[in-house]
Amino acid sequence: MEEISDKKKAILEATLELVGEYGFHGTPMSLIAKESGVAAGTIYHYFSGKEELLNELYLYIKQKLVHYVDSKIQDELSYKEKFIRLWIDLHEFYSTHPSILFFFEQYVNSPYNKERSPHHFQGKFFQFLQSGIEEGQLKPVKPEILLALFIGAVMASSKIRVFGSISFSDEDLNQAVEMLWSTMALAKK
Amino acid sequence: MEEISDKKKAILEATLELVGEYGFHGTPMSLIAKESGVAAGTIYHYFSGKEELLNELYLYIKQKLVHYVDSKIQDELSYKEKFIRLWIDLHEFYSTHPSILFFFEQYVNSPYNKERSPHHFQGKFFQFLQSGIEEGQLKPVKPEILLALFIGAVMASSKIRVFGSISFSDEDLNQAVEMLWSTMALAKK
DNA sequence: AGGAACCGAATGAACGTTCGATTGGTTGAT
DNA sequence: ATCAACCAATCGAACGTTCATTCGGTTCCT
Repeated sequence: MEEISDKKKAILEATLELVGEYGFHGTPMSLIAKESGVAAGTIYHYFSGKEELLNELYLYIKQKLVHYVDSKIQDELSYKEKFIRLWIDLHEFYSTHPSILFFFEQYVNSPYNKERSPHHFQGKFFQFLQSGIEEGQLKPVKPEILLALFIGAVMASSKIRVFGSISFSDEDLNQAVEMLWSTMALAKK
Repeated sequence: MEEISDKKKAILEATLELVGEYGFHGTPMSLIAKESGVAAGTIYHYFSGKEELLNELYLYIKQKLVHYVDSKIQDELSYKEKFIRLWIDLHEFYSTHPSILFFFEQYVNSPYNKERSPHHFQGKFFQFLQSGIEEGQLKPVKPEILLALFIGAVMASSKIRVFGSISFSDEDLNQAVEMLWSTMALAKK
């Protein structure tokens, strides 16, 4: 893992919370400084400006998420079990970290986002779906289609859960993933 | 339909394009004024401020979308056909109106959004899914689950298509909807 | 005439960034 | 061991710019 100084981490962490709550506007550098217990000038010791701060925050969190996903995939489970676990855990991750959910959604759809591609493309995640096709576990369609179905359901259900006051029970979620699995899995002959 | 003056419509339309391209920041009132061929002061004749302008723009576009969806549902088609058409058309709508896609995603996840609920809840759309359950066309699960699967796939695939340089063929999309339908539909006994 | 629509320069506040000063720790020569 | 030199880290007041908003005036329509 990278060696990030405490101050730097505090700045990133504070920015995440603030942007999640107040949006990109609504969070001036002065607020970030106050909230992270740092002087305004100090931020510029670690980041060249607000834009770089936001970009680094994005990378910082994306890395966290990628590690999280990777750790879930390494298990000694069947493909289906990994599939289910991955979906449930991803949903859980976003639902319990709403500020990450908001930050991501705001960042990805903003001009700050240089790569202009959803973060879910990278890492072993997309690869996991691709290998599922190759191994004959998933239907042989464009992997991006599977990605859209899978991640779309994760994001949408997380948002519904966090935004709205609807609560999903474990059973609800299991129903959802099982349905997803049956949509995407290649039926056994 | 509302009677919206030409100037007002021009302001809304310009704001949509600019926010879609430059984000909420990045689009000062002065730019909106220039782009819509109106003096800065004039904007304040129609809107009390930037916030109200953004809020009205959201309502304005949501209404467009709701009308669009409603018009698709009224057809003399079977439930399944409506389901398919609706998904395809929604995908098409977002894919061919990227500025609407961006604006929505930015707005919904920003503090401007008072209602704090995805816009897809309203209108006949959610109702369409609910009635599908009641009529025995769709599986009897929480309608929000069906919504998440359905709209999640629409949004995610639109984003992949618009952001990334991946192009989906008609066949790709049909595969996706058919897959969705087969999971969500109640199997005939 | 009178009011609504419209204009755009002027205003003032908010904000990102800069900078000169201060602290703290490390190095290396004495 | 001591201290001088040095640099990174930190501070926060001050600066300059950007931007939303205002307002006094002009045009257009009735």
